Amino acid sequence: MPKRVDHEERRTQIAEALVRVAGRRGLHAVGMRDVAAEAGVSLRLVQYYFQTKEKLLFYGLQHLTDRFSARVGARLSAVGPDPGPRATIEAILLASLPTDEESRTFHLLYSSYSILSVTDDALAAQPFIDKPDAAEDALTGLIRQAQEAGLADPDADARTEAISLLAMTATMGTSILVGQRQPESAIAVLHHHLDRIFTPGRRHAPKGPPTAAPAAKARVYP
Amino acid sequence: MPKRVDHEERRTQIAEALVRVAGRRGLHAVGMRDVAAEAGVSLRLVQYYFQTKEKLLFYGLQHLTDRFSARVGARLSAVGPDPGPRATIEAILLASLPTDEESRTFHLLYSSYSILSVTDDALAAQPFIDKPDAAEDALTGLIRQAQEAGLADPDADARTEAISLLAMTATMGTSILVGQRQPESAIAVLHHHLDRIFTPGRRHAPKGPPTAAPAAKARVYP
DNA sequence: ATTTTTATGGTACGTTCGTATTACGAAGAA
DNA sequence: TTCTTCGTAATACGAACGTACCATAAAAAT
Repeated sequence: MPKRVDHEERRTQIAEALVRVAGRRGLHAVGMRDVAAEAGVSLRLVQYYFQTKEKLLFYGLQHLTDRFSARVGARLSAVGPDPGPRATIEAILLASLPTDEESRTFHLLYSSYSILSVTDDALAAQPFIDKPDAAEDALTGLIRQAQEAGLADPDADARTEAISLLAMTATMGTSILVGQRQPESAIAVLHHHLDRIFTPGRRHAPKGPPTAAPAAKARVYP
Repeated sequence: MPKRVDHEERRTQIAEALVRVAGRRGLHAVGMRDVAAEAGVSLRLVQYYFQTKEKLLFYGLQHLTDRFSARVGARLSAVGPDPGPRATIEAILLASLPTDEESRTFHLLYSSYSILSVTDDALAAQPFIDKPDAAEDALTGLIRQAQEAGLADPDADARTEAISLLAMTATMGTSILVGQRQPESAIAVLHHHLDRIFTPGRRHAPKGPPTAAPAAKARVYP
């Protein structure tokens, strides 16, 4: 037989073509022929490696989330070894904002899949619903950790704040996507809440004199 | 000629059929034939009143936002005459959560249109982007109003809080839609933030003793 | 060397979609 | 009345889509 090719590799190649063309024209507008052309293969090949369009879409979603997880991981290790809870959370949130081509594509397609899953049972059964739950748990743990270290307001409800941060990030990401908001504006809002949460409570009184209001960091809504 | 029918009325009837079928099967899945069947008219009629599918979709979006605005208005007058800023904001936010069939459909379709507008220029040009801006302005004004009346934290940044509340509501609405979160959970988070914002500041000292170190409302993380 | 797999190409089939065409009865206008 | 115009219907058309089918060269397996 010919070359004895690596199926998984080929599938990845095709899935990336799917992601590219879907990011450009919208998930609803991609056909198997588009994917084939983008990947530089014949339509038959796409059928060969994914028997059906549905399977292709599922695989594409999986690939998308995998890439995104890797990206967040890279951002995390980029902030230096053993970053504090706040830096970690900030890295996660900022990585989720559509600020460059890859994150823009991710945000667009993940949103598309989510909306699609509302009316598509097969997609809803796909295990990409637990990703948000995992993020929520992670942030909750980080906030609790900061509270125990005296770095965050001990009176804050960690889970509520985690939900809030993720929720704000998601919507503002969409706003950026549709051109309604600038990334800087979204970042300012997130910083505002991080500042609010990561303020040592009175019980753990840190060091500085409890005097005059320290200069407000940033925000400024244009 | 026959009956001399009201075109606007017919268009509304058809648009409502569109909204119903799109809410059931997803916006991407509706065809002109589906809309015609749902409205109980022939395909030709849908073509007659809307020449093209694009125009039908635009009209449907317009109708959707109009209905939603009316619904929010109804909720507002339902909370009694001259409600306070907080009650007003709460009514707006809670009306936006997909808790019944109508709000569920609205949330699903509005999200679908938004995502579509990212890759569809004609849809992006449609004036439904300013709706969120209007809501943001309204909430900002209400918070400022509450601050001046001594009902809200005077140190809070009204616009930032308005953006945050709307952003959280939107994402949590989607979470409810996909079955990831219960409405009660979303409402609890919103209440938490409303409680935080609508807390009379110390400057307007309501009643309690002016004791312990005033909470540094902010920033500069250590 | 022959036979069986495997990867790939080309193309045809059946369906569905948006749109266009044609037709016709009924109501105002002349 | 006659003519025009409006609302409604049925159906046809061309394109695009997902999928199925047939073919073939090349590497293993026998």
